[in-house]
Amino acid sequence: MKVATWNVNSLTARFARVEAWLATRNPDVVLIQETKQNDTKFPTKELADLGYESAHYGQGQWNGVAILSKLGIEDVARGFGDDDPEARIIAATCGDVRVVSCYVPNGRALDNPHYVYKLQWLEKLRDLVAARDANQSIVVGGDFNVTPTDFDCYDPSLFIGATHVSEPEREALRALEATGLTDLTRALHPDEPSYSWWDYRNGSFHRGWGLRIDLLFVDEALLAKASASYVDRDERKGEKPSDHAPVIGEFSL
DNA sequence: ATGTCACAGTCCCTGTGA
Repeated sequence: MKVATWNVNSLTARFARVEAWLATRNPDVVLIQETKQNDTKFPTKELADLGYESAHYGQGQWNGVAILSKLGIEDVARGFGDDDPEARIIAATCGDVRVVSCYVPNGRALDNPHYVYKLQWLEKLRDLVAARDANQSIVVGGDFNVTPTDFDCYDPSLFIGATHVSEPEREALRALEATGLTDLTRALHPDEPSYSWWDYRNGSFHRGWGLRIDLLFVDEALLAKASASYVDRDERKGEKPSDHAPVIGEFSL
């Protein structure tokens, strides 16, 4: 089973690339973030033509998350079931695995109300994951907008006092892991930076100025079956790329 | 360290968010 997570930064603007990528990489399950579409605009039929069932939770101009699957898609849950107006989380069961696609709030700045929203959002995610069916494997993936450690940041000295590196954010990721999950990329590649995002500005990609903020957390059963994890850096190159590259995990089920 | 991109509306430029 091949599972990918990809913040596409507008599925409208990116669909030609997404289609080509699906045909080339042929993932079984894809967690998408930032579709920036409402549900009527989401390309359900075009994805079906490529062999994918899909579920989308959109809100229009901003946010929007989806799950694509060749293994079936059941028991879809959109949002946390509270009054959060932002479309940032969708879950579904694909084959025998529970799959959660997350677009964690950016936070903007440590003194911004959006940072408080980010930490509260991560707490709700932890609670949702902690309440899962322990007999079912789970993948919790997406754009977390947090670097787990300084090693996941190209130059921590430039991020002092900024979001994406603060201790409360990192503690929130550790609390998520404490429910029994492991950061797949870091488990398989402890010594490779494996950045997944590069700012569009400053030629950041070519200078290697990246962050690892797109993560796949898996339970112990899936970790034991994990055979590969990699970043598809080619998707950050060429015409009209997203600022994020897909992160892929492979499992021998 | 801000050299970009995408969005919506005020529409062929500007403010906002990332």
